[in-house]
Amino acid sequence: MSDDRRVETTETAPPTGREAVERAALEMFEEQGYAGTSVRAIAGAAGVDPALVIRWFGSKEELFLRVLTLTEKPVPDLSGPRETLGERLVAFALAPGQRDVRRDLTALVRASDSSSVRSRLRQITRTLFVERLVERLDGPNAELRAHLIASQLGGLLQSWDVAEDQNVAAASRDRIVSLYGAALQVLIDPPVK
Amino acid sequence: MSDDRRVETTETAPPTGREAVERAALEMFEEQGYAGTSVRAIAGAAGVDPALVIRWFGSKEELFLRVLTLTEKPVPDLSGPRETLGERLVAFALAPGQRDVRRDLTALVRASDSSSVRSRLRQITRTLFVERLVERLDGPNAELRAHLIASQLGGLLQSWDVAEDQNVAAASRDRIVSLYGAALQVLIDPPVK
DNA sequence: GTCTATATACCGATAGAC
DNA sequence: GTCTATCGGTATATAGAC
Repeated sequence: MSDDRRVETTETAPPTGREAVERAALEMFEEQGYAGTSVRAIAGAAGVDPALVIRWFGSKEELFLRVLTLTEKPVPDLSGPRETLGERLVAFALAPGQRDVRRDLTALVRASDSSSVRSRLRQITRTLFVERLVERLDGPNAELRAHLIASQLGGLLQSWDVAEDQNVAAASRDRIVSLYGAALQVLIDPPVK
Repeated sequence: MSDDRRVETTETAPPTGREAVERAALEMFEEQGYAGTSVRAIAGAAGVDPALVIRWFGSKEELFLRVLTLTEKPVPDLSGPRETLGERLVAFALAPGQRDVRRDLTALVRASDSSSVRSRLRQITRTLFVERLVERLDGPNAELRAHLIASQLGGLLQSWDVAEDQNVAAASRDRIVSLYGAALQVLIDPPVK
């Protein structure tokens, strides 16, 4: 009575208890943030008892960290000509298809009062971005430059999110890709001095 | 019975009721963030009744917004040679003396689940930085470039804060000033293309 | 073992007495 | 104006039913 109940959990299956909680939690954390989402609301959306959520996942924060890993989200493609990598990174970050990634990062940043969340942010930046990017950088201080490029992208995402269709977001995406891409490119290319 | 009670509220005076609440609130919001600070704790530190805090300021969020305006904090000096403005902006942002400003901005970003807080962040960026910087920028898209420079600085501050003496923060400040300053400079100088 | 129901302790905010 | 008492909400932990 255990083995063959779920054949393939790719999609469309009515989620079982724990999985229903994880899906509801991810959606609500993305939508309303950590503080704005209660364990009761998650449990209600998943159709389980609130106490079970704590029972299964330990705490609200553990559930948050379990669900916001970004591991199943796409990562930027770092291959291709290095001369235009800056522009392509900006275009990737602002692409409509990456909205979920942006919302996840926003939720993590806004919950970063917790040191566990800050640690998770460092881990995501390092493993999903810096470690891959540093392989493509020549010249001195490659790792520091990769971290600073990550900082640039993080700042852009934050402004994009705070702007809410004003100022920055009102400008055409193409202009931002061109301008901000050039600023990234300075740290991609080996320093001249 | 009203006019001459407080002669000068510059400094050192034992803060009266409302002012004691504002000072305690600012310090605790900077230190522990919005969610980590309770109205009860603020009232306790200020020596007043918790209910009075709500009575005087309306709500916890209104008190937060009233206190986190950055209006009394120093602003970056935008005068001087424009060729080195990028480096000077980075040096200003990371200067030990600007720690309070960084903490205020961090507290605002982490509370930006609220649209009122996002609006305050936009206002601060615009009036304290973009409007002043745009006067020093030549070439097309000056306002957009100023906003993007603000994004770069915001991203650096966020990384600096999340890093916590690891990675980015471990590198020497001078190297960051040089590298990241050059990236800012690309948006300060008029675009070549 | 798995889940239900309940208990504790805190929060922001309010009503109403003084 | 000030403060006591309290309301409805939260997260978390536990006792006990199945």
